[in-house]
Amino acid sequence: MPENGKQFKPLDPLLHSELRLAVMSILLEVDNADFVYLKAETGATSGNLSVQIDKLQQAGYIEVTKGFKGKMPQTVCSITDCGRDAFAAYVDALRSYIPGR
Amino acid sequence: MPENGKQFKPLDPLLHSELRLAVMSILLEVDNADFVYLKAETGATSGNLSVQIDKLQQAGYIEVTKGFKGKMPQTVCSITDCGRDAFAAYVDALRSYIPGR
DNA sequence: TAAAGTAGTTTATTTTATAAACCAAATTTT
DNA sequence: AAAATTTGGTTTATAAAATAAACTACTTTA
Repeated sequence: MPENGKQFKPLDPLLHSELRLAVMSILLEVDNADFVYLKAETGATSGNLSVQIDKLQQAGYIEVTKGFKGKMPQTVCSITDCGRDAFAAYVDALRSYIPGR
Repeated sequence: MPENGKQFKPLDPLLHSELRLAVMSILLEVDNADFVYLKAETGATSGNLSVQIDKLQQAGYIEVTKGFKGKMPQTVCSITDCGRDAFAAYVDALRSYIPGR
């Protein structure tokens, strides 16, 4: 959407996704969360979650640390400052689509 | 996303689209709008707009009337009650993703 | 009357989202 | 102690969406 009447701000496609939005929403509130927790809270399948975490990481919106919890592998995610900013911008952009706000 | 911790409401995929959202946003405010106006306000290409208008109509969210303005074809759109409700529900669902709201 | 513009639609291409299948290691069952 | 199951994921395949490009039909302008 290149040129419009300026009333609509573009929506960051990286955040305009149900699952990625849910992941970001959680990470905004919890300091950090592991794969298992994110999966339970979002109800996503492992495959979908894995892919979307990758995209958020590649965008620099979250930080991902792979390690072990006891003997089991553990993927821990946390939001970055960049991610926080992007989320705020996304919410602000969303507002431009909602009359009376 | 079938089963989650209940914190996230599902986002109507028909509205969770930048262009469809923009079209709905306009139609919420103007009583009716034609293709040319919607195209100018959204900055969308004709093809994209045509397709998205179709989807909104098929969902019953908007009403589309094809006629003529002078000798030129004219496609006029207006929102339906169903569309109004769906938009409100979408906005409400969105809130569940935004901490502190 | 030829060229250019208007108002779209249709079709093709690219991108996304999602699911299904798989893998390695750990744990539990028999 | 095997065998089966579970855990915590990744990779690959498929379905759906968004977008752009090409086209149609008609009108206006030069």
